[in-house]
Amino acid sequence: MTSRPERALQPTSPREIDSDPSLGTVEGAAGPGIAADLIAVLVAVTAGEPRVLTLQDARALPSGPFELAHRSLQSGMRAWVERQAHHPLGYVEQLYTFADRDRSLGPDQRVISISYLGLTREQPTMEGDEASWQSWYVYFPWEDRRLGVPPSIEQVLLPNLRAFADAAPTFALRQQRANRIAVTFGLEGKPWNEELVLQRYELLYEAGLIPEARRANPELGPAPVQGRSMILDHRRILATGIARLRAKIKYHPVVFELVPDTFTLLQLQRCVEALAGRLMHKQNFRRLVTQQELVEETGEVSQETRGRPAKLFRFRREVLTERAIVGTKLPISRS
Amino acid sequence: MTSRPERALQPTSPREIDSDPSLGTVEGAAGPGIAADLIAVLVAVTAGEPRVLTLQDARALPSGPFELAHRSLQSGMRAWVERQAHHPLGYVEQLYTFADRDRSLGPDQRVISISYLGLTREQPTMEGDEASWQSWYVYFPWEDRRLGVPPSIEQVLLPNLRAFADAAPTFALRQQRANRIAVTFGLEGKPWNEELVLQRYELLYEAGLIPEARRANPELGPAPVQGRSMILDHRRILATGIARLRAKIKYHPVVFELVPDTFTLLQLQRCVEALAGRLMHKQNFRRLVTQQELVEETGEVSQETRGRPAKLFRFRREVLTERAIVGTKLPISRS
DNA sequence: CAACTAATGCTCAGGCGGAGTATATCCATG
DNA sequence: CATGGATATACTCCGCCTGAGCATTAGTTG
Repeated sequence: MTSRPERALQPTSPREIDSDPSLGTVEGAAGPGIAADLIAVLVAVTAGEPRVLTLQDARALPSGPFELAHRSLQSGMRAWVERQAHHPLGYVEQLYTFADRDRSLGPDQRVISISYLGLTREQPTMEGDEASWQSWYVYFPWEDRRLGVPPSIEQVLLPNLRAFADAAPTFALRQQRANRIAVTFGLEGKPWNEELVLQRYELLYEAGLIPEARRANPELGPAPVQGRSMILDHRRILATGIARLRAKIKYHPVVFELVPDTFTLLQLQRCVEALAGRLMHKQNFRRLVTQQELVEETGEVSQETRGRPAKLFRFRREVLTERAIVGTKLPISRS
Repeated sequence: MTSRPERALQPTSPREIDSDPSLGTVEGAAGPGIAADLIAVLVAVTAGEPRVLTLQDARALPSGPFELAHRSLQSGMRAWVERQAHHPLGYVEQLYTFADRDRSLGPDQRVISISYLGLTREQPTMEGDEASWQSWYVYFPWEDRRLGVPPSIEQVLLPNLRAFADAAPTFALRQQRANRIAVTFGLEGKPWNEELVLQRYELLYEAGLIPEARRANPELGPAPVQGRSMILDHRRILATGIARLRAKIKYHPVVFELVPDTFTLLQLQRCVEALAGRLMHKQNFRRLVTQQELVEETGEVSQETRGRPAKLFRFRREVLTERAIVGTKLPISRS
């Protein structure tokens, strides 16, 4: 780490995290102990791009200390994120908790980080606000396949990854690495799996191809791979959030938290495509949405300029209660 | 809460949790602050029953403080659970983190609880050990449908739940509750969904039908619903673990962590059935397992007594690397 | 040997998902 | 006003997966 980043969701109470271990991390706390940090991956989809709320020149996720006053972790999260985003959170889900030693403030201080995924609609950030919304593909360019496979994958990523695989000391390890590359990046006839965001990030990390992995070894020089990095492990947390969201939209109707109250089916499709980083088959997408009875017509039509006007739909909130998630893969006997 | 439970995975360092807030919760810690607790849902399948490791007369899950010495949460977990279970953990997964105020030790003390799911094979517990393995259906009798719908559901659960629904003040709320009961318990033609373990528990909790919900109101008398309860919210955590595992086995080959190294397909099936609480179609189960190439023959046959001898199989560990999880539900276009 | 139990092999029908064709309805433009 | 471009919407087709059941094999037990 080079800078001394200040992380705070509430700009009124920033605190430094990688210096001066004697600084209290919880109000009123003194001496050694454990502090808890809440980190938010706040997602919106605007103009066909999936975007995340960032701070510190787009290099940090919003985060803030968990305080004794908070009723629960989730309510603490909701409270300060809603204040920050100037908008209620539609959906909040816990991502992961970690307390790795390299995040600690000192030998007798430890930070536990609890990360959350939140869905909302983008609100304009304030003038002079250090918060800004960024396309998440700024951080993971290789995850966007809507316009086809990005050229940088073949030109930059794969050569570097292959070199990493070939650099393994034993044949078995070389095989293993090559196979892992093929699986995570969908090579050798294997399908691309858009959910493997974290696995791809970790592979690039282990291969030393991204800046985060080179912080400990500055002599390695600049990382060869595109994509903006973030402080600490925030990009890793973002990867976790993207992966979770990409999995979630397949079996739970959370997309509707990200589109306006009324929308056309194409708008909805573009939103899903933005999240998944892949294009859908239009006719089948509508079939899926309609025959699952996820939406109902409003009776209005869109005022778009080109083409046949599209009907406007709204989400049928009832589906949230009238049935649970579907989907089983076990050959359960009904008799 | 009635007793003053001692929770500790390592019997050498128990600590009291609902009394004397001045007690330090982290070694070396003093004064107000935050402490972290690790709670384990440790699962094995023995003799066709899914079992969990418990302490304190089977009323608590193993738990212990997160210590500064631990490298990470997960490694802390692994270390002390393996010591407790006298067996390496095959698979560990984080479940959930919470810090609700009603778990706090006092106004200026807060406990963050991080729960984990671990899979292993049952080892005999030590003589005089307070640890014991219990069938998880002891705590959730309504979750076992292998022998058909348990009679207690129709005889006890549903009448009480219907009374709860009818007691709602408004018509809309009555409808909503009745619908929720139907969805979670698979009534009115809706299918039983074995993954809704937590939702069912929470419904029973809200309906005031289980002891945990009545602790605050002792005048309500004994809870009418079967199933052993646990201290604090341990039964809730167990429900979370069961739900997660029931979902996981459908798309990730974790069952193999719970069966011996070599097994017959029926043994494997019985293990899955134990977890899911439902019976499988035998032929289709084999088809699923074999055509996914999850197993390979050992060449041996089982020495069981009755019926045609069954071939023994072993898990093909390669599948973990040779392909990732499958399954998509988005109409992704391949062109 | 007959009966029983369990393993294993195979078929069949319905449904769903991927893909493509066809038609409808708007706008812009000549 | 006709036409072409663009988009929305409807429908069809086919292969695969899945639930379900029948049939056969290979052991043990009485």
